[in-house]
Amino acid sequence: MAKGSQEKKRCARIAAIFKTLSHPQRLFLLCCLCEGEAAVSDLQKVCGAPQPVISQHLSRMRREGLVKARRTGTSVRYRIADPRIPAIVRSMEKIFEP
Amino acid sequence: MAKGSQEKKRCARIAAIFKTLSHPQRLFLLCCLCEGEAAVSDLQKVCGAPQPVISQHLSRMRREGLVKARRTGTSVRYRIADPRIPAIVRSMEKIFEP
DNA sequence: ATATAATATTAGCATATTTTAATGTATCGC
DNA sequence: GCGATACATTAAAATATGCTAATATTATAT
Repeated sequence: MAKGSQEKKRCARIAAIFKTLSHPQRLFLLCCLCEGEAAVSDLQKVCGAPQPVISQHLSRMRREGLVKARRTGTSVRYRIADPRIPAIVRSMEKIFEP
Repeated sequence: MAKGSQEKKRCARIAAIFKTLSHPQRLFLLCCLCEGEAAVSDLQKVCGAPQPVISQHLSRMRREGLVKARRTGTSVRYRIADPRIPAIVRSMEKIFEP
């Protein structure tokens, strides 16, 4: 395999995750989950977007391994998939604060 | 101002930067620069993309404050804008390695 | 079994991003 | 100045993303 190809693959993988983080509403949802587990309806209230949009965002973040979900009766509660995620967002804020 | 609005603005700002990081080639270029300053022609060699594409990517990363540039004669050398950036990429790799 | 509440999925349209190709600018050596 | 090298910009075509609206699923309660 060509030199640097391995590195390019890693970048493609990470870039895909950055892309998932690159939507303001999606990142806001993730930040909400950084403060604890929440149901879709809770997120809908603070986010203020239509329910299908929230579901689509959450679904995508789950596919990418950023969040996890579990059912509780009729509602579904989401949470951060890895405890190291909040620190990354905070680091970004520190570096790029206005 | 409405509650959470401040937080939403921060998310929008950071999301814009994540978007800039969300392109495989762009992230690869940034990773190359993590190992030291490089001219556009150097990056073109390792990246293998057409020159205008490289320039567009670098231009965008410069606008977003991710990299800086300086002329050296007829060539332009780029470098990482903040020393904390490499650590973020490495953290992401650790969390999301296959 | 039916109704209701909560969440998920899908398709189609609108918009944004990426790529390609052509052209423009700046610096150096002659 | 002229040519050559290195890089930047632009416009238009191709592609990907996000939103809306409608519909489907899942679980609970009566």
